[in-house]
Amino acid sequence: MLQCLLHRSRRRKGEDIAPDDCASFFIFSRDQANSSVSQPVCIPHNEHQIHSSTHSSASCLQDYRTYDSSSEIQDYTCSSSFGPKSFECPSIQITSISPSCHQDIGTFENAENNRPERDYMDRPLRDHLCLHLEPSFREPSLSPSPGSSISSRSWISDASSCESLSHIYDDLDSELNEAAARFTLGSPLTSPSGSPREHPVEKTWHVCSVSPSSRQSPCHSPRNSITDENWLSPRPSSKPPSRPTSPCGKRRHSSADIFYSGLVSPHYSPATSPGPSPRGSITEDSWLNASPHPVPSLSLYQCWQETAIPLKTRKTSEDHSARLAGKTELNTEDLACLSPTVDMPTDESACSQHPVIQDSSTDQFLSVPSHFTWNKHKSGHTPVFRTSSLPPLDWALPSRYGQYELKVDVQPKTHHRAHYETEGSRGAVKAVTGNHPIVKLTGYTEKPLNLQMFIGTADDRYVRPHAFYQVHRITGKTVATASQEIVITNTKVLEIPLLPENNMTASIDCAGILKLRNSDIELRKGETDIGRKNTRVRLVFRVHIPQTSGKVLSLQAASVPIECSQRSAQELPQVEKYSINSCSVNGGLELVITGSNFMPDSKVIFLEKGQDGCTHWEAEGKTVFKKCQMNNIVVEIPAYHNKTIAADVQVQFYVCNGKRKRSQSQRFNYTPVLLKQENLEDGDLQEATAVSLAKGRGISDLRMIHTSLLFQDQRSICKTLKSSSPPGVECPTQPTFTSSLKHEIPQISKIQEPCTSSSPSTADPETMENYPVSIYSSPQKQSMPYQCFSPDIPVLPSSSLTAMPHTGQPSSHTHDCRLRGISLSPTITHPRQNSASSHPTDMSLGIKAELVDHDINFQTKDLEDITLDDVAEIIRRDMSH
DNA sequence: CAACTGGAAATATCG
DNA sequence: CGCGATATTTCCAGT
Repeated sequence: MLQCLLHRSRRRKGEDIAPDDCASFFIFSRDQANSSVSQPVCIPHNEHQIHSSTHSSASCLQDYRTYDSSSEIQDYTCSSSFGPKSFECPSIQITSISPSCHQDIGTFENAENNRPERDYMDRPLRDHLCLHLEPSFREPSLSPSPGSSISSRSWISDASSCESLSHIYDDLDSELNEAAARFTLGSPLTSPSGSPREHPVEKTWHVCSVSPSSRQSPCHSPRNSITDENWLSPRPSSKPPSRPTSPCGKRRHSSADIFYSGLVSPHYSPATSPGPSPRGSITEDSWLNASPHPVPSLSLYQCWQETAIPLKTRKTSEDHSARLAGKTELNTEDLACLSPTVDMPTDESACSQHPVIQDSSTDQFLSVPSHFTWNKHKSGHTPVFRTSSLPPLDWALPSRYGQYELKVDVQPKTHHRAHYETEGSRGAVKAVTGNHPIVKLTGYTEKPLNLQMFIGTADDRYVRPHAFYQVHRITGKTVATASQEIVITNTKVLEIPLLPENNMTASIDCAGILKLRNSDIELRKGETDIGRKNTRVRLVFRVHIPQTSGKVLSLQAASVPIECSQRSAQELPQVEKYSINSCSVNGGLELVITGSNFMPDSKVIFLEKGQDGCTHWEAEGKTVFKKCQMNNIVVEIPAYHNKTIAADVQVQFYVCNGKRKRSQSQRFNYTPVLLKQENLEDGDLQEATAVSLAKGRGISDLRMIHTSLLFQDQRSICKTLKSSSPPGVECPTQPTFTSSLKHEIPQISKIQEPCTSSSPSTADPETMENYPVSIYSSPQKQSMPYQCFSPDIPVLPSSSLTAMPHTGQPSSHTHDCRLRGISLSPTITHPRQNSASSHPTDMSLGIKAELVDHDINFQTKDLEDITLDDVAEIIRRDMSH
């Protein structure tokens, strides 16, 4: 076994060892026993560096600070940048990193099976320092995780949400050009995955300085991986306990409930987050202030200890030692974090010149998006970025922009049991068809591109990297798709080539899902999400398309939610979609819920919660048993308790199989009956809408009109639809309200969606279709042609519930999916370059009506609107600013 | 034998 | 603090 020595250095001359000053070292060792092992050891280099990851994404790999490696990490480490051969000798490369310009690639997998990727790894190296690790550094036997699992413990830094500041940097022509090249793959043959070769990129290993004394290498085994606890009280280790000790400061279950309810999200929602959120700007300051500055003499680890301790950990720090006693093995291994970074040639020159905007100390333990970020950048952000600044993974991006569209043509199965690090791989995510998910980029066929994939959240908020799951690269004979792993701010990202010869389509047969232990992640500083019952994920895909301007267009598409826990998959009811998402306060309409694990005694509970998260009202929908089937439940919507509401009231409902076997809550609206009885004619309705819009009324007006739309005589709507759309013709890309309406309200066309839109998907007309999808997917409006939609839904007119072919046919799904009803969807008509300037007056709603299936018998359940709420939400947010 | 899988025991957390 | 119900992790055995 090779050993690497840790090394730390200061980047800045004469400066004290502020956390950010610490040089970052990536230590990797090669475990010969395992052939594919190198133990990455990473210590935060410096804050700048850490931040840099977010600063520049394109050229700069976002870094992750600690990386617990199981065998996988090493994989990439070795092979990707250097190739296995280059690793004959374990080495540590010390790299001075341009603070602002490194996107950190954590690891590249060395997979033996990815020959084509070899070239990919041939990246210019620089400033490498090879060091040996001590034999004890890694215990091969303790590495249960065969795959490329990364121990959760290594994911100490919560960098996932770091916001890139690079977008504010000045352009550098050379940078742009070079960076642009980086996003494409040169020759598919030689570098299917975006070879560095084509990219003027350097991959370097960063060695985080570590206190050599007593850190256990996370690499040892998942169980031994370093956690914040370890940091707090490193001690010589003996043997890891058979089971992880329980983490301190865990959130309570009740919190989880709230979280899931969607009313309160500990994350990304500073406005609603009651508690301190490390990711929120709120805590940043406090952290900064509270954290003692590391003494110059302190090792980086020490620095980390001093400053990077999660609040909750600190609060219960007393417990740590006790727990650690039995839990960790501490030897010479230090925090392992392998993070090869890809540097642009221009990085040093260009990036180093960039002012370091973020406070390094903040960065050290708070890779937390600022409030600003949350509100302005998280979602609906322009997909156009400077080449030097790819969007952070937690930025919501549209799936379509102009001629380009990234789409999940074949969705994965809604259940996939993730594997733990202590387990072997559980294989790649499969599609319903038995094959694998397929992703396609349309509108671009010029050069090979890299398709990035990571595991994202599937809650009711925008898609972001999932803290408790990571993508796991699957290799083997059954895998035909080349791929490689990188790590971007704590998130493993799989890069898969999109080749013109394949019609820019990729079959995702190389992606499994790794589950990280809740206790590990929850202790991570800045982490506010809870793991308990947070078992749904999505596959998130991104592609960065170089533009002639030198900038890059980034698109993102996410899959349907995937339930990853064994138990949940077997027991919990899961709502995939439902027929209608609103009803008058009188109730009475039938709601068809499609999903899985529905039982004969399943109930549908409607409830309303207040700001405080408390349930104010609850009612059970009356099940229409005769219409229920295995994959769907039909209930009669209960009347709302207050019949006199003046505006829509948002409630929730969930399917319940028992006391705690509930599906995730779904959104539902109760609407006033005011306009309902008026039974407006098409013209009236349109006129009303037009007038309202023309007068620039607020959301409430829009909502009222929307309501009226929803409840007007359905036949009228049907008529309207027919008049505006030829039979059987859908025009997803053609935003139209009604022909007459368009004439009457020309303003609509001028409307622009606020960049702060929380519904990035709004840029994707196709996502505005059909039934409301489960709540966790709706906000993003990812294209969701539900493949799993049961073909045998008798309750609805056959035409309205079209079984989705589950063939691997790209692009067939979405179009096969008939659009029903009317859909008002905000569309992004122009990319917003300056999100901050958004203002209600600037924005407009591209309102369209997608009409399909004119022959459908328009029953209430067939009508639906899932977008206006989003519009309202968007505007509300924007106005609140 | 390694990679998957399915099942379930062991251990944790919640109320 | 104990207990039952749940949820999470780890193990085991069969393909």
